[in-house]
Amino acid sequence: MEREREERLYQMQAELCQTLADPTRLKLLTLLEDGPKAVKVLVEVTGQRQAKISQHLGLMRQRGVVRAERVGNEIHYSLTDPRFLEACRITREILLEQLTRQGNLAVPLLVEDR
Amino acid sequence: MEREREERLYQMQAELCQTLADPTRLKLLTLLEDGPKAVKVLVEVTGQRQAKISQHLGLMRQRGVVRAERVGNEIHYSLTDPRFLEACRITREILLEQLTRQGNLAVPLLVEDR
DNA sequence: TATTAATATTCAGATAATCGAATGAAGTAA
DNA sequence: TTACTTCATTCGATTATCTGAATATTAATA
Repeated sequence: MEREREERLYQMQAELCQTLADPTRLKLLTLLEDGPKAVKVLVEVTGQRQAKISQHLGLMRQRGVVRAERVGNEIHYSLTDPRFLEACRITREILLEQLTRQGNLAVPLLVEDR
Repeated sequence: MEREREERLYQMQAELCQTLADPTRLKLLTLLEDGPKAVKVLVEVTGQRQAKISQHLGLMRQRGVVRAERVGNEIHYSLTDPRFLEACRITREILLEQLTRQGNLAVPLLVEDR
């Protein structure tokens, strides 16, 4: 009973990680940091095909990471929870450190973004 | 140049998320919270097949999430960075809230583990 | 050296994810 | 209604991932 619940949680957590396990989706997530954005805008900023962006947004919405709201002709996407970015920030921090530590010292000392 | 670097970082981050996107691996990660553990122990505790555990550990090591150290007959695995668990804790927190919010109110009010 | 315990690797089958291309649907404005 | 803009979905091909089964490797021990 308690064990089963734990398993389910690990399963959900894995699914969430899977949802974040794509560079385009991570970028979209980051772009939503400052508030809702129309698909159109996200397409422009990322420079990727509209269908692709819609697919990724659809997946994220389905997984509860993002929510959609119709505004006239457009559909605006936003984060369901700002803490997703907090988790991303931590992993990014680790990766940046790994980068600078692992011989990539030619790079002019990365400043933490944000 | 700067753009390319950003792309590379998103790529790395996606790879890291992918590395965490498996319930068995998440469980292993959590089990390593209190320090290094032999594969044997991890096999016992998870109740999964040895080959499977080794495969997952191998993948995580390859991706730099855990490290391996030989101790006599055994090989002890440990986290390379405790902050991985911090990121996991955040996502788990979100998921638990979602669970309790989304009608799963029959459950006796989950206490945050840890 | 032979054996055993602990761990890793390889292989094959099944399942899932990604992407582009094409098309569909819904709202707006003429 | 027609045309246009914005967004979503479906399909098919490619590629990746997960797992069990079998086997290999490495170190300790007899």
